[in-house]
This record gives sequence, structure tokens and C-alpha cells, in this order.
Amino acid sequence: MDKQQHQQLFDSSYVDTSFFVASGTAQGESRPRARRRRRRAARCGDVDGGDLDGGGDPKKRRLSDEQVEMLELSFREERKLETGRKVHLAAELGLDPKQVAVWFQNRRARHKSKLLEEEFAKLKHAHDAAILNKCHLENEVLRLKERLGATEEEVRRLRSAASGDGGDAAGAVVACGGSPSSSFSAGTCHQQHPGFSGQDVMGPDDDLMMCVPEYGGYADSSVVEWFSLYGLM
DNA sequence: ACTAATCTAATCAGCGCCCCGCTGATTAGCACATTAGT
Repeated sequence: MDKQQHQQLFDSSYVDTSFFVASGTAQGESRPRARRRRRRAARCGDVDGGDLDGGGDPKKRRLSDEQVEMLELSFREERKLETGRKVHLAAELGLDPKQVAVWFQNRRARHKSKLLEEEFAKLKHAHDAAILNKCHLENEVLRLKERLGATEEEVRRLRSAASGDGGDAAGAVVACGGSPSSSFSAGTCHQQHPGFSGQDVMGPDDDLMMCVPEYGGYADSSVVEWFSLYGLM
């Protein structure tokens, strides 16, 4: 039953039936015939068998509030209508069993479309929230990129100072441990430039190169040589 | 296997209100709906 419902749900939701009508398939052709027949019957005063209210006034169509209330109650208990219940309900409400069956069919259809509407609203809400979150994340990335740029600029400045006249840089070197290379120590870098990331999986020896990720290409040769020169390795 | 009952989806038409939504009823089902009882 679930499979069938899903299939029918799929059919109704995703297949544009106006296509069939417009393209004149068998289904599209059969409708006007039925329409004509109904209209002819209506003109003749015959409402298809006349089983409405036992052949009463065809205009007296609306169910009373009590009838609807009872039907609603029954529908809430069980949405499918087996014969016994249908006959019992019909007798209780003074209706034709066919009317009860039709009411349940329509009620199921309307219930389903209401559920679909609710489901759509829920999905739309989730979609909007996801879009908002994406915007926030993009802003965060922008902020982090700006910080990274500033940090790189700072690194460049310190490096050029260290390789230049040695004025301020010398002080910095002394403060970092007495060796020029100490300014590139992992601890210093992490504290001064937490923006650097992606190095956490490195081993103890790799720490020496953490502050120069952009030079990863030659860190194994030139930088190591440079460190060796200053007695760090 | 056959058949009657039942289902879904689409549509129509009347009614209560003001142009359209709600609701009861009808129809098809197309590689010819599915399900249950015989």
C-alpha cells in the first residue's frame, strides 16, 4: 500500500497531466465524453442514478454539521473505510453508503494535499535556514582570509627586518632564545599568529618548519640548510 | 483467473459570496488502477 501511495504521489506530483490533455492521449480524450454525458444528464434532470438522498432534491447536497462531525471523528480513528464501518456509518447518519465512501475519498485527498503543503513549508524553512548559515560561513571565511593576509604581512616584515640591518630584529631574536632562528619557533608562531593552521598533525621535528608553510616546496632543502647553519638541526 | 469492491487523481458543478474556495460527486485507470474473496 505504501509503495502504491508513493507511486501515485510521484505520478501526481511530478507528471504534468496537462500534457496528456493537451496532447490528446486516451486519458485526455475520455474526459470531454464524460463531461458531455454529465451535462446531458443534468439537462434531462437525471443526476446519474438519482441515489442522492434517496432521489430527493439534487440541490440539497450539503451534509449537516452533525454528519460531518461524525464523519470527521470516524476519519480520525481510521482513514480507510472497510465495508462494515461504511454501512454502519451510513445507517447511523442516514446517508447512502456511497456518499460515505465518497466523503472518505475526498477527505483523504484533502488531507494528503494539506500534508504536502505542510511538508513543503517545512522544507522551505529548512532551505532558508541553510542559505542563511551558508552566508554566515562565507563571512567567516572572508574574515579568516583577512587575518591570514595580515599575519603573512607581519611574517614578511619580521623576516626582512631579521635579514636587514638587525636593529629591531636582533632584539626580537634575543628575546626568542638567543638564536636568529628562534624567531621561527613553533611556539612563537602559534602564539603570535594563531591564524596559521593545518600543521597540527606534524611531528616534533616538523615544528621547525611550521611558520613557513608557504615555503613548503623547499623546506626540505634550503630551509633545513638554513636552520643547520644556525645550529638548530 | 475472475469479479466486485475499493483506491487515487483529476475534474466538474453547486453553493456561498463577489471572485474564488470549499465540498460533494463523477470518472478513468491504457504495456487497461489495486485488493480481496471465490
